[in-house]
Amino acid sequence: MEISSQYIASEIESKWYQHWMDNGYFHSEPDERSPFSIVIPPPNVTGVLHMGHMLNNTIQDILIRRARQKGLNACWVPGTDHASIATEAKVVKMLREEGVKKSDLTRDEFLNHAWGWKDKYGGIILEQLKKLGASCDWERTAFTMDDTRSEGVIKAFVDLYNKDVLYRGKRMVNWDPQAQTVLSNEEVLYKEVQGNLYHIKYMLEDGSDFLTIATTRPETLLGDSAVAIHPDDERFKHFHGKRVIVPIVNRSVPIIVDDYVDIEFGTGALKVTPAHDINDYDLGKKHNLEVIEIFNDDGSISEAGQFFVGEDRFKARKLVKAQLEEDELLVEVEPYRHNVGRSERTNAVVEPKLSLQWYVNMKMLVDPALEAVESDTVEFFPKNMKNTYRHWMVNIRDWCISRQLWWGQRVPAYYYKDDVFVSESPEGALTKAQQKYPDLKQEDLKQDEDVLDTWFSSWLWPISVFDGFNNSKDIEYYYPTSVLVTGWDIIFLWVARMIIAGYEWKGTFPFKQVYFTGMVRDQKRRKMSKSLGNSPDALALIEKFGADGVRFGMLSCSPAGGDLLFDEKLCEQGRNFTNKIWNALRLVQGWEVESNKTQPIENELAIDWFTSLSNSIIESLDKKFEEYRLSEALIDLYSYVWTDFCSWYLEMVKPPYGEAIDIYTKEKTVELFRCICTLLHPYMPFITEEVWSHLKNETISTDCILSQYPILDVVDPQIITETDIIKSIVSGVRDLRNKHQIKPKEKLTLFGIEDNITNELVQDPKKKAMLTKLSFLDEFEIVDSELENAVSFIAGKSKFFIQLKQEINIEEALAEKEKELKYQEGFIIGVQKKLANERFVQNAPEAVVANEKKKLADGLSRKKNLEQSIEELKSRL
RNA sequence: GAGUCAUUAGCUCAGUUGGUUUAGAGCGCUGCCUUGACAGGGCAGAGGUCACUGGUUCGAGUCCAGUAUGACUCACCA
Repeated sequence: MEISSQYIASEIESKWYQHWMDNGYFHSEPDERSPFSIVIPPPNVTGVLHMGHMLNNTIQDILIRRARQKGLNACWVPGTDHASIATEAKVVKMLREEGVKKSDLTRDEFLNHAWGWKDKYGGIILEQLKKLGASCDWERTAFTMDDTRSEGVIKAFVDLYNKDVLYRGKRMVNWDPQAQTVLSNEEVLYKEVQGNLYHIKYMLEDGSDFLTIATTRPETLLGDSAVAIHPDDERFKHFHGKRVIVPIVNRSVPIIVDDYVDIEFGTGALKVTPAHDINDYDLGKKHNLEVIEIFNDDGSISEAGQFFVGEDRFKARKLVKAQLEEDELLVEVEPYRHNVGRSERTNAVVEPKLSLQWYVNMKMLVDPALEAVESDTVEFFPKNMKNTYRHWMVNIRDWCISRQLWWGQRVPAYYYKDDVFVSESPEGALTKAQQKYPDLKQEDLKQDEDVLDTWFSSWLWPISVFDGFNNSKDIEYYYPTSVLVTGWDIIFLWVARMIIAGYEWKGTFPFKQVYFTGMVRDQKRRKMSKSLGNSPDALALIEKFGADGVRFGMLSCSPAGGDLLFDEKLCEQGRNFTNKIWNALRLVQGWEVESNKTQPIENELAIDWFTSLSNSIIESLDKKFEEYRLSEALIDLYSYVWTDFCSWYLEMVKPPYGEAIDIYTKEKTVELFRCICTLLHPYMPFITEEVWSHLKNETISTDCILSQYPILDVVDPQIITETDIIKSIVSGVRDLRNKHQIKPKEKLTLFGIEDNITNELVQDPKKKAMLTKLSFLDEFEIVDSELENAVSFIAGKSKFFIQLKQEINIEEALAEKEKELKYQEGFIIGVQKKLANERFVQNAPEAVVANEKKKLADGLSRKKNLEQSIEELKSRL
């Protein structure tokens, strides 16, 4: 045999990817066809391919490849985002390892290093996507910080500022002391941890008594400016209007009363640190309290803290505790579970901090975006994500978009004294400024030091990748895009904001549909993550099972929105599937054609049956794709190819060993096989392209990737049902062979008790020939009653049997028949009950009633057949 | 605290406006099969009172209510 009996994916996959690239199949330009466009959710430029990416991008590739085969102008735009915090952290770390401190560099010098890093490592993930088979239009690769995208970001900022949607304000923010930047609420992840509740004595100013407060963060007492109690708390009534001394710093602060305090919690008394807690900040504002900022930007104690200056906050906590013990003010340390927020990017514990930042007034923008989803103008799959979306949109908060970093688009705001001038360029800002201060020079204006949040770039992505802020030809053609494929975990961070931006700048939605993928989890249902180390190496998987195998594995078990419990076994199943297809090819290719051989009649039936079946598969695939039931569609294809094509069809038409095949069957089989390749190509592009290349002939000029998706032809349900009957008889014969140790290839005679089905079988030469071939019979005969020493089975409603040379175990056979009889009797009773119900017969649709009648008739026929068998067996006891 | 979703075979899941031979698939399991496309294989088989309790209906895995268990999201948490 020339070709290997095992399919080796690695040898074949790179060959075809190169071939597709060389032919420019992935590239799209606007033309007269209808567009089908997808923008990739841009992975972090720092990222490497993980399971989530594989799932997400496989799905996009499936949709794009299918659209391409359907004759649409398919365009899948790839790219990466600049991930300001993550990238800056990586670059800072790299520099530190080289002995360079960020603080020793100018902004420009630092950015040079960062771009250098990006050029060197930033394309890794895109290269990995190619291994997966992603048919992205690489000529369109975009980056959120390249010139076109940056221009859009700046334009959007200026536009919003001019519309009064932006403002700058001092607010309590989530501060990442490691990255030394602000984070938006969405970038903070809360996790319950075991901490302590410290009970601390605060002495009254006159020393006569004390209040005990409870806190999880004793170190913040350095910044306390009050103690709060509930106005109705009887225990503390005598403290109203008094003052206490804050331990360690010995500051006298008021006891305030406020019903914010929960009497039940802790000791009922609360220390108030307005600079370092969001609720305390509100209390402070309400009661006019002093705001003492005791932390530096890196989380160490500032001069204002007076004690432990320069110590890190966690070290300070220990030091404060020790001091309190020494001062005998620590009453108790109670173990306590509570939530602690950490930075999504650096994992540092987030510090609430007062800070001046830029905000987007989201309430001014949300209305059209909320309406679009409510009305299904933008459709969500699965639908219930609408609820989540609505909840967030209705309760939307302002979006903090400035970040204290260098890697990103610098805020285009220019300051002179207390004035701010916002413009796309420094010159523009100067012109504006000069209207107020005519003598102002460029160097008098100072640009904002901060950059914009990466999501402020990403939310423009569907517009900016098509250069949409310049009314390009591309945006006219490709926008709105067809579908967005992403994880539900970024519905707020990204999806919602893109819809908002779409309406704001393009007057319409950015994508017609959103398909939310599930989360990839491990066998223990844990989310796959780097820190847990439970994520398999994506490229190693591709190495092991082939990209097609991995794509199959990811997709075969991933309903929209549902979790996917990843198991390598699924990829193995995928690889085995490629092997099965490969061997089907070997079989078909190995058939010698004898051009003057006539076609066996059963092959005509086989071809008609499989053609009709193929059409019904095409129909159901279309429907499943419409509903984004991609996993189900794949399972259907799997059993269509493996069971229907390989196990049944090929066995039906296969010539006996050593014999040649007729030309008509061979050509038709090759044609059907090519159709399989086309249908399966979106899921498993490499094997199908390879097989297609072997099945090609002079009349076929295209590659599988561009092969036209088959158009639905008429389905003949009758031929499918009738073939199913033959198949069930064949299985029945095989079962009898199994049970009675008759060799699969020992010829035998099959008898059928006369009825309309068996008569049909014996009279229709095609059916009879097919049954004879598949069951390995030498004859099929009709009789009117069972013969001596026979074993039987029932298929459909009819009874079949074979005669045995050897004696059978009658008791065993009897037990089996009786069990089956019992089942049938139960079945009949159920149907009879239904039919006996007058209201059913009157109310149910005619077809349903008719079907019940047929069920009953078939059931009764089976029962009769079984009873006869039992009687016959008993007579032999 | 508010909300969303789930509960079907040993495991992972389908089951599409309530009716399609008293529930399907894959994996796993059991038995048999090896010169023949494929052991990364073939054939066959066993395995489920559809979480529980009520209700609506001629008819419920499917619709409604309640209960239990689990998962997730948002908010709060000194």
